[in-house]
Amino acid sequence: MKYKKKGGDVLQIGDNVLVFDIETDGLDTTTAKMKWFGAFSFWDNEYYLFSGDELESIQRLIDAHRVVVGFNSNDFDIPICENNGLNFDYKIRVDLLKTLFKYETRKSVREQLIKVDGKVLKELLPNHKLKTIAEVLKLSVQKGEIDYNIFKQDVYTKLQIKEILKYLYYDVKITKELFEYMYKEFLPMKQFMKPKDQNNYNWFRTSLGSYTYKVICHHAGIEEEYGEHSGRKKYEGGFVSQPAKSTYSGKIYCLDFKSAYPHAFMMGNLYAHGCKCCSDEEKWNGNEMFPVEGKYCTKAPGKIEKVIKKFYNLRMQYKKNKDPREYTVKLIINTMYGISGSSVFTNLYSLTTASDCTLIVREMVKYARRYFSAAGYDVIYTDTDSVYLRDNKDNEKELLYYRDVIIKQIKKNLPFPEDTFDMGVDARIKGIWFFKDEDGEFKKKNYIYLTESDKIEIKGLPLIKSSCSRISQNVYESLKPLIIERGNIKFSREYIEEHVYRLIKQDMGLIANYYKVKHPDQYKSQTSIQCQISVAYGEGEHWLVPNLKLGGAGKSKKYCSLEEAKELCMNDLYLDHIWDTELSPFIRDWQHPKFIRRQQKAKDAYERQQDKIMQTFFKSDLWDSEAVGSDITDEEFLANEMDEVFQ
DNA sequence: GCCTCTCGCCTACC
DNA sequence: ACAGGTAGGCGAGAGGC
Repeated sequence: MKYKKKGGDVLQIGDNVLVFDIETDGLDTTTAKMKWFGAFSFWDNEYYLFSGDELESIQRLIDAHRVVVGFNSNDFDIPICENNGLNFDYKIRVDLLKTLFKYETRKSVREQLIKVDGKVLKELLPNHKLKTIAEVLKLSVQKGEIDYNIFKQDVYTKLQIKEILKYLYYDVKITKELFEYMYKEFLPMKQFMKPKDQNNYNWFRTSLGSYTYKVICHHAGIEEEYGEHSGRKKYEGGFVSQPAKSTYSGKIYCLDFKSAYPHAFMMGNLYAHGCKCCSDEEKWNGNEMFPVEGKYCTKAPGKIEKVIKKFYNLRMQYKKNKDPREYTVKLIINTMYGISGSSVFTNLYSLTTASDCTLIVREMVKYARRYFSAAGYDVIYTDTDSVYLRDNKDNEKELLYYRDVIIKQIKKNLPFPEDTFDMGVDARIKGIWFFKDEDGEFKKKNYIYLTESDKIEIKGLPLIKSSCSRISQNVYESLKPLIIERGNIKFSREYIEEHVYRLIKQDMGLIANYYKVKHPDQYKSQTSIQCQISVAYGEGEHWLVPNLKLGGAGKSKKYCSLEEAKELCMNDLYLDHIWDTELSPFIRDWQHPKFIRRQQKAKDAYERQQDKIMQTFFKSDLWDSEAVGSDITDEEFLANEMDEVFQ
């Protein structure tokens, strides 16, 4: 053993867990030689550092522990250790990287559960290097730097050994701290699992879908069986309405059905489709309001529904007591709908259940739309479980009265109405704006609103996407106070232009877009822009300047690095995206260039047609015949033309 | 060459 | 292998004219 050191402050987890890391002479797991082995034991609170040839001592250390924890250890460290003669059989293997992020599918596993300063870890991580994660989570140690060639040597000087041990020690320490951090984050999830899952760290390392499946099966007393991942059968999801106008002001409310999907499951008894306690005729097969496809037990709430109800009430209680476990329970409830549509989770999977759930909520929202509309409200927009409407009467009491009637009517049409089912006021709004696409239609899932307490909310716009240029973000930041002051989001193009050109002059790099790309091998389409970027600039995150002149990716519109962009002049820059996409929502009277082009085309076609008519007219001797004088008006004709063009 | 369409890919909304 | 669908948007490539 090269080194042993007390661990200092340590999280008391009451388990013999070994956090470890190795240093190798290469990255190929089949050929790499383990040169150094470092570990921290939660059993005796000690750090251990070994050179790679001390196999017996290392094995003794491993054998003394039940759980081994590493970073990317399942795919890297453990295979190499095993190839070098170590044995990890029967160890519970916790891989911190795999717990956060699944590399094969580039899917977050638990990143979305960890929040730092109100932001989800998923959005804060440009890559999944241990160093980056340590920085974002503000762990006490940062990963050191070392020239990896040092690990290719066989003989070391004293100084080199000192350097290596220090490096290895810090790596182990970061891994240990990351484990402690995640342990604290996920611990609330432990208690809802069965003892075996608690014991083998399934509460820590499973995906959220698996976690929910295990918890529900355990609590409902059903078998935990798994099926094939059937080539994803699709069914209809939420209903999204198309906005009718570009802007609304006045007394606007955003109402939403509370826990709509869980309540649809409970009130429709949608998991109780296989019961034998009632005949087919006795089962609920829907009605005019909710024409469901399945047949559901009407005698008693099913066992899964009972579990949902139990967790729903538990969440209310936790919420009242400000208990952090609230979020775990919320997670379980909300994930249930997702897994009901995935065949992997055999005993909760039912396409009928999932699609009847979405059907019920679609019909709820449509009913609310119709009802509010009939009661004299302007229904502005709806998405899945929310309703935006304008109250022209300025009478909240009356509005809430109609809300109550709607809830009552919905409950009347479902076999197991729940008292907790309700519609809440999610936001009070002074003004809301929608935007047109290239066909002149108002877009869904894209809008801005200003609340009564002067908060600006932006939904879906390119401005809030991660790829958005810094320049647009900066311009928006300077517009913000004016928007609040004026209660309007629209500005003249000239006004915004001033900001844009001033900023470009300061720093051309501000127009760059953000890209996060996979390894080229992971792309099906080698010609996709993402793959091109990866080939030219490498896997990972890049800020790339769109331009017409140079760069390693793109054909007509090219992308170059910030470094390469130094050779560009103003005329080379591609600014259309900034104007037509990122900032267009804030420009008064803005129209999509494609829309303008098409309109022009329609107009040209109309004029050509007119010429033709005139020619026929003059050529013919039917000067006063009706055949020439068209019986449709110019406006109608233009409308027909436009239809044709838009079709 | 321009236009339109499909598809892969990414990200946001719920 | 290890939740779901809905929607906007970009850009490459194919095919029509």
